[in-house]
Order: sequence, then C-alpha cells, then structure tokens
Amino acid sequence: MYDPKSEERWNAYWRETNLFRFDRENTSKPVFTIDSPPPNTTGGMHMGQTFWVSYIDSIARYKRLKGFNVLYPQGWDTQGFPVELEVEKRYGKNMPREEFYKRCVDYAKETIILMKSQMLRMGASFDESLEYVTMSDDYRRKVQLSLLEMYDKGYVYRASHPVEWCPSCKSSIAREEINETEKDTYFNYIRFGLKGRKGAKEHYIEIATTRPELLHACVALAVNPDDPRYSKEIGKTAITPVYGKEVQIISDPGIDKELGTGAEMVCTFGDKNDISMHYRHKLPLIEAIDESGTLKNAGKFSGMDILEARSAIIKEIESEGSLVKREQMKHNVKVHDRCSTPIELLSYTQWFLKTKDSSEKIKGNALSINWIPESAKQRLLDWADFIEWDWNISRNRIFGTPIPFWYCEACGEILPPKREELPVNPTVDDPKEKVCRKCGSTKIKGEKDVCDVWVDSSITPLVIAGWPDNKELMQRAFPSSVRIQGTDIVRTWAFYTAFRIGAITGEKPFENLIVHNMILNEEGKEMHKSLGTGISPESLIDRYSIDTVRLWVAGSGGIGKDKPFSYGEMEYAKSFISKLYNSAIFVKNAMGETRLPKEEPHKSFGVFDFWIMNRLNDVVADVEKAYDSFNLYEATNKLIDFFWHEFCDYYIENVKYRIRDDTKVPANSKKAAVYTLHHVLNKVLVMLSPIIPHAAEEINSMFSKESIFMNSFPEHAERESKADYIINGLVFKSAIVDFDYNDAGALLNRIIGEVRKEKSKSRAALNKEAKRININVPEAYYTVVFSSRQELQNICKASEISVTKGDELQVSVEL
RNA sequence: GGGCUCGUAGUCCAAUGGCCAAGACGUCAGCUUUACACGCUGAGGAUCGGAGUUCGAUUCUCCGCGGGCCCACCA
Repeated sequence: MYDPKSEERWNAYWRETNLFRFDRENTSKPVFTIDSPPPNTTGGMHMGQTFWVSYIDSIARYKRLKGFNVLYPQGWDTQGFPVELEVEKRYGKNMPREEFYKRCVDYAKETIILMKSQMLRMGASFDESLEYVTMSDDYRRKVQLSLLEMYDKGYVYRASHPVEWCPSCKSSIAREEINETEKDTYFNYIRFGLKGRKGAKEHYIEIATTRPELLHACVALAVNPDDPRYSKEIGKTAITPVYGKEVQIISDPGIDKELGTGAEMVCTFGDKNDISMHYRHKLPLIEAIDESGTLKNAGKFSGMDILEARSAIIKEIESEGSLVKREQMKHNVKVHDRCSTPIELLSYTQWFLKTKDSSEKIKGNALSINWIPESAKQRLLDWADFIEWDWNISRNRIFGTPIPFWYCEACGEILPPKREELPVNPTVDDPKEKVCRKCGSTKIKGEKDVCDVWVDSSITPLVIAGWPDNKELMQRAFPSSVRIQGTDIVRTWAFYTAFRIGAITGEKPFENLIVHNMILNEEGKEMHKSLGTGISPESLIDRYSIDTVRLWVAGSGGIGKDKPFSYGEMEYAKSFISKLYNSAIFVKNAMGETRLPKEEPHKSFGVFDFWIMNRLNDVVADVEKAYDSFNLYEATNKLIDFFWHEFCDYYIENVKYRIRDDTKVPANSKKAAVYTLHHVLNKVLVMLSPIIPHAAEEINSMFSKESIFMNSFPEHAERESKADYIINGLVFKSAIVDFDYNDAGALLNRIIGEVRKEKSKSRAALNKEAKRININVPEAYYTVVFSSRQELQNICKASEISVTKGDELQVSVEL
C-alpha cells in the first residue's frame, strides 16, 4: 500500500540535497524562466493557489528532465490594501502610522512563512534563494527605477482628475477594486424654479435624484433635446432650491426621457455621467465632498457626512415646498470591495501612467504572447479597447512602495531622484534638489502617496531575470518562458505587465501565458471562505495525499474552464497511485534475484515485449508533445491509459506465465520479460514524476538509490519500417519477421480479450482452464497468430489451441 | 443593452469536417485471476434546438434557448 507519509520525507530530501536550485554558473544549459504569481500575503493557501502551484511545479519538473536550467523563484506580494485590511481587522485602525506600518510588515512576514510552508508541502520546487518580497528595499528600488524609466519615456504625469475615492479608506481606488451592491434608496422629485417666472405653476421644472445632498454642487440641469416637454426650456436658467443658485438648462442626448421626470441635475461629481457632462459642456467645477466624505462648499450643510446631509437637505427642500414626492427604489451603488463603503468621485491631484494612449502597444504585446488557452487573450484585447482613463497609480495609504518623485508646488514640475539614490521615500525624505529646476521656486514637496499594488507586481518578469543589475542573466532569462495566472486578473496583472514591460523594454514579458480558471465547489459554485463553501487544500492532503491532489489537478480537464471539485475524481487519482505502486511491487517481486541483462536483451524478446516497447515509444512522443504545449491533462491521461490499460491489463498479465515458471519457457524468456517490465515501469515513472513526484520517487527508490529526478526524459525514435522495434530511443531492425509489432500486439491482445469475454459470458473465472481455443483469422494475420499460438495457449490457459484461416477474426472457447 | 465564452451519457471531462464520438465517476451483470476489490471482465448510456455551407457537421456560419464571466446604464 502506498504510504502518504513518505511524501513529507521526499520533500525534505529534495530541499536538503538542493536538487532544484537554479544553476547560475551553468551557461551551457538553456534557461527556462517561470513567472509564477506572488500571492497577496493575506492568509493561508486556498484551492485556487493549490491548483496553480502544483500545475506550474509539474511544468518546472518536466523542463528539468528535458535538460533546462529552470529559474523558478517564488515571490510575495506583501503591500497595499489586502494586507492593510487584514491588519485593520486584527488590530483596529487607531494607531500611529509607524506602528501600523510595522504591524503590516510583521503580518506579511508571518503569512509568508505560512504560505511558503504550504506550497513546499505541495512539493513546489521553487528555488528559495531566488525569493522576492515586494516590501523589501531591493524590490522597492526596482519598482521605483521602473517608474523613473517610464518617466523618462514620458509615461508618467501628475494631474488633477476625478478619481474614484473611498471616503473610509481615504484613498483613491482603482476600478477593479469596485464592487456593486444593490441598496434601498429614495428617488426624490424636486422642483427647480425658472428664472423670471417665479410664482406661476408652470414656472417650475422638476427633476428626480437619489443624491439630493449634492444640490450645492449642481451646475446645470440636463434634458433630452428630443423631449417635447422641455425643448422650449433649453438654454434658459433654473434656480436651485435651498441655495437659490442660477444654473443653465442644457440638452444632452444621453438623458433618458423615461427615467424620473426626464430632467436631471448635473453635479460635480455625482456619478460618471456627471464627469462626461462636465467635460462635454465645459461646466464649472464645484468640489462637493472632501476626502473623508463630508460636504464642503455647502453653506450650513458643510461638515455633515453624506447620509446626514441627505436627510437634512431633504427636510429643508420639503419645508421650502420644493419636494414633490419621494419614491422608494433599489439601485446599484458602487462600493469599495475591501470595506464596502460607497465610493465618491473627487477631483484630486494624482499620479498617472499613460495606459490609454498605449492600448495599441499593449495589444500588440499581448498578441505576441502564446496564450493557453487561446480564448483568454480576448479578455485582454477587449479590456485594452475599453480604457477610458489612464491608470491612476497613487494610493493615499501607508503600506506601499513610495512614489519616487518630488514636485514643485509652484509650477508642478516633477523632480525625480537620481537612480543611484534609490530607493527613496519622498513621504518623509527631504528633496535633494532644493530649488525647482524650472521656475526656481523653493516650494519642493515630496509625494505622500504610495503605489498601487499592481505597480509592484507588474514588473516580475524583469525582477526574476535579474534586472537591472545582472545583465548577463537578463540575456538568458528574459522574457520569461512561461507565466501562469488566474483568469480573474487578466485585466490587471497580465494587462499591466504587458504595458509596463513593453514600455520599459520594448519586448513581451513572457513567451507563454497559462490562464487558469476557478476551482468551484462540488455544486459548481464559487468557494467562499466566508460562506463556508470552501474546501481546504490541507484537509484534502490529509485525507488523500499530496500526489493525489496533484494528480487530480493535472488530470482534471482542460485549463480554460471553471472546474467543479469532485471527490469521485480524487478517488480515481488515488486509485491510480495505488495501481502504480502495486504494479511496482509486482515488478520488484518478478525481478527477485534476476540480474538484468545489460546488453541486447531483445535477443530473447517475444512479440509482447516488442509490442510494449514500441507502444512506450509512441507514448513518449505523445506525452512529450502534451507537456511541451503545457497540456498536463493530455500528458496525464496518455500515461494513465497506457500504463493501466495496456501495460497492466495486458502486458503484465501476458508475461505472468513466463515469470512464474521459467523452466517451461524458452531460455532467457523470463529475463527478457523482467527487463521489459522494469524498463517500461521506469520510463513511465520518469514521465509521471513531474506530476506525482513523491510517489514516483518513492517507487523509484525500490529499484534505485538515485533520485528519479536525476533521469532525463525518455527519448522517442521514429521507426523506419514497420518491422523495426525501438528500445530506449534506439531503433532496431528485425531480421526474422516482417510484421509490425504494434499491429501484432494489438491483434493478439484482441484475441486474448475475446477469450476473456467468452469466459466472462460463461461466468467462469478468468484463470479457469479452457479445454480448447479455436481461432479463425484472416489470411493476412495468420502467420502472426500461428507463430504466437504457444504463447496464447499459455496466457489463456488452454489445453489445446487451433489456428485456422478464414474471412474474419473469430474466437471460440471450449470450457 | 453590449461583448466574450461555454453547452457532449445521471455526473465530470476529452477529441474530431468523414471509420463504431475517448476516458472517468456512478449504475447494472459477472469474476476473490497468488501486484492490486483502491482490482478484473462485460453491459447500458451523450454531441441544447433550428436553419445554412458541404458529398458529409458534433466540429464551420447564422438565429434561438440556456449557463458563466466581463462591461455599460441605473440622475
């Protein structure tokens, strides 16, 4: 029985022997570079991470067998909201900046230790000496350098721009950090007076709004130009209630005539639509809300928070007689995904990278990458076409890479540091340049904001290849050979990496990009820790084994689809590992004291030995092709099918009689069988070792003192003529027969299968002696079958056998 | 509303412009074959609907239906 306890032993052994270290000095082997995701250090490993860790590790191990010098580092994405939020959850928000910062660092360090041990337990063979951590000075230096490079190339600018702002986190946030939730609210119908016609009933215009508290920032009323109710009012002036301010009535085709009253108040800024109106109609800007979500420029309402102001102002509007009605409604509110606070749009001075003008370049870069699956590429292309704003990289937070710039408050000139000064921290450091180089002002300020986390992680292909210090390694290790990542971060990690690496180097970041989907629970729903619908990888390992989980990952289907988890499939994976282990025991017992012939064992080969060797040779080619296209599913299934249903079900059964009693078989027949058993088992183990390294190593240790990872991947050879046979990648010519061993083996196995079927139909045990077997074969196969009749008789346990020529294959059994 | 993507047995998951559409789990029947009952032999079971292209479509195109993801709108 395969004992999962041995798995931890092999993990320890591989680490002690440094078997998977990247060999820096070796320049003869080609480098294979793996850009694996640096996980957010927010907690223990989940199923999605288990999936990609074992997937990419299998590829790393395969490439080593193929003779590559595999550069496989593992990094940790430690900074930004995710960690800050975990720390807030644990310790609360109220503490000095320095203390909070330190707690973030400690939390990240703690989590790295946990996650690393979980990954290593899975058998991940990354080289620990190559680890990178985004909060380290060295990594930050590289991030800052990458920004300086982009600044030099004109990608960086600082500007006032409406940004999506979280009043609770007091920071601008990125679009991908926004969620939508449905909330109850009131749709308030409010009357605006029309200038010069005060008093008369028809001298009002009515709007509907969910945001009455923004009334003070109202800069226009907008109606649809095709709306007959309002067409004559366009260009006139309306008076806001409460504030009594004059605003123009403008027309815009974007206004929905059916919604509310068909008239809208435009505020700066209530929503995105207001922004486009603001630019389109060149409306004035009123800053309505401050950074912490309280009203400003709102007269007596200034200083109230949004909800407070909302009810206060409604009361005021009502008492003034301008409130027509309130309708309860549900509407979608954009909230910050980390804290669920509704976001606001604020005009704020921020740092930007020019993604919008770069979209064609980004697309070109994405197209030069080999996407697996192909269809994942479309996500990035669509996104690139959709960009509205440049990438806002500033975050008004604490735990992040400082934006490495100072600026002149007088003229806005950006003052970058010198490269050799990096890393810098403008949030606290004084500028080296005391006087603005452009206007001579001495009002030089350091940027207080830090970088968005994707700024850190979007240069991993450079960092892992030794950029910028090790130019020699860069030559060999960049672009990365492969990246693996989830489909959920194509728009972020893949997109920003393609953008930044393209901008900095002009090259693609990686040759191949594997995009995996989600692991769902058994019901096909997303796993959520909070809902208790998750399955912990640790519990699966404990219940099955590491390699069972790994085999499930590899064999669970194509990579482009969400995949429901299945205990049934886990059981199957477990069964295969048992099968493999048990068959190895058989081979071991079969060998006994037999010494393997060193040379020319095939002199004593029988037809089934030739057949299985040739089949192995075919499988080597199939499996290699599958691995080379990163298709672990195909590799796994080819290997399982061959091993289980050809090698075990037929080859082993067919040679048992030769093993059991070698006095009744030709000389050296047993030796040839034992040699073949061992050979095929060994090659299959080597081919499986990337996927189930622990089991392969454990089984291999029954036969060899050397690690299985010291092997090379088996060689495939092409047969030149049909009677050739191949052993270990070497082609041999058969001088005696002129038939194809693959066909012959298949035919003989079919005959054996027919005999089994006949016995099964008669409800007889398969090892029951048959009195007689009659085989009728077409003339073309007669020689093959006739010359193998003695073997067939032994394998099928028949007292007599007869082979006759006929039209089609017929097998009858007399019991 | 727009885009992308998918639809194969009870379930999961492959492949393919043409041989009988692969495999697994489950089901059913049989077999304790001295590696393995986590096994072996066998049985039954599927291309969402419609139209088109084609000698031929499950595969390509279009429409519809259904799922998933994304985006927009929601004053």
